[in-house]
Amino acid sequence: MAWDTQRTRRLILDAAVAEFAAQGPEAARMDRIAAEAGVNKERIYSYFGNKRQLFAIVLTKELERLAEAVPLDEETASDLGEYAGRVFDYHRAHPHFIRLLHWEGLHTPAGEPVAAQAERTAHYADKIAALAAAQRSRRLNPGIPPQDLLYAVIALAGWWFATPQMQRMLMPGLNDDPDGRRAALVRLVRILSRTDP
Amino acid sequence: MAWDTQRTRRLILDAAVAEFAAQGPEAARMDRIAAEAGVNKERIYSYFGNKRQLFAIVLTKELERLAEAVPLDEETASDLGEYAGRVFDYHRAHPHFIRLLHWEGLHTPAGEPVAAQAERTAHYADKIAALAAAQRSRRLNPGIPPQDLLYAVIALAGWWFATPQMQRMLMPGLNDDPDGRRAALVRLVRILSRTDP
DNA sequence: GGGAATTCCAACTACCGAGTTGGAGTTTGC
DNA sequence: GCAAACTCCAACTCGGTAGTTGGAATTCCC
Repeated sequence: MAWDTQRTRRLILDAAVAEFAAQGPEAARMDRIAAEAGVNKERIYSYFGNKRQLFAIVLTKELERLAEAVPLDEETASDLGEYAGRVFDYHRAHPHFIRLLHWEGLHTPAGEPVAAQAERTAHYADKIAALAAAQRSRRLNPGIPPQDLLYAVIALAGWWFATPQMQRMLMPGLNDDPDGRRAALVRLVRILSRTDP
Repeated sequence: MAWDTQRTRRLILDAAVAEFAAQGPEAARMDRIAAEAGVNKERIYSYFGNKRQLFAIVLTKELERLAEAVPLDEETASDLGEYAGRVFDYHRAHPHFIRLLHWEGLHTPAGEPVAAQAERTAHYADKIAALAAAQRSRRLNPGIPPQDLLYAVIALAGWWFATPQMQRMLMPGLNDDPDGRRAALVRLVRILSRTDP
């Protein structure tokens, strides 16, 4: 039978995303990734180097996916609440990403460079530019610097996923109500971004 | 010389807070904690049980400290922006806490109970009640459910500390400007909480 | 002062996990 | 068809780490 090395690579990466997101880069086990992917552990090392490198590759891939899935242009920027809702939806459908982002944040010492830093900086710059454009055409509250608006969207859309244990403590009545949380998020961001205060 | 077991316990806990916050519960090393505290490793096990238990104790202690340091009553609730600023100040002065909270969030499987859950739930309930009271007396925007307001404050005040690597990418121009970030936070929360929109 | 209880610690064990190796099977190019 | 190059894998090494132990030093209490 013919080799299918691309498939092997993909199997490893898929398993690695799940393992790293679930366990973090320290507690993740290369043996588990190999077993989950159904390949030999040595394949991981020959294809992707060591554990750190694999984590960086996994993170970069997930960043690309997010960037594709939730674009922000002047049009979408004019309803920022709904945009935040879509970011929330993405996290809900792909909970791996934001966990990886937080693992990175917690494990990266201050000042240390991170994976794909230049691309990510450019990516945020694009979003900020889109927000600024929407502000100039008065479809978005111009009273808040666009960086701060983007920060608010990212933080408000993401916090629940990073600290899920807070849900039960902060909202003890309802046990897990993602639709309600999404609606609240959209409302909050709409208040921040409405043009006429 | 007389034994001073209380001092030993405190030394261990202080070292453990620093080590767990910096490295996370997986990468934290009991040997490092012992060395940093200047005591024998065995002391940790006899006083605090195993690594997991020590982490839970550390987290609970830090939660108590935060609760004391940043109380929220009807009075402070009426300037919620400034309250958010003070939460930010606390994180800046004690960066350990929010890192521990995120380590907990990432390492706790969904539905699993967490340390001091009942106390924390009650604590949040108090804060929500204070916000609701300020809303009734019209010193705070009553158009947003108090849980959502509290969520927004926590998320907006905390996000930078959980993902510090994003600072350079989201705000590439200025290299580390905590005062500016604090001011932006206060502004965002004021917009959310102003009574007359 | 002496015996029980407690505190301390150097050295140890047992295990686990990242990374390696040597060789067997498979494909490709000619 | 054959050799070079590549792909696969079971089994291994080796360093590190959570947790333990046995005993020495110290304190307490009568």
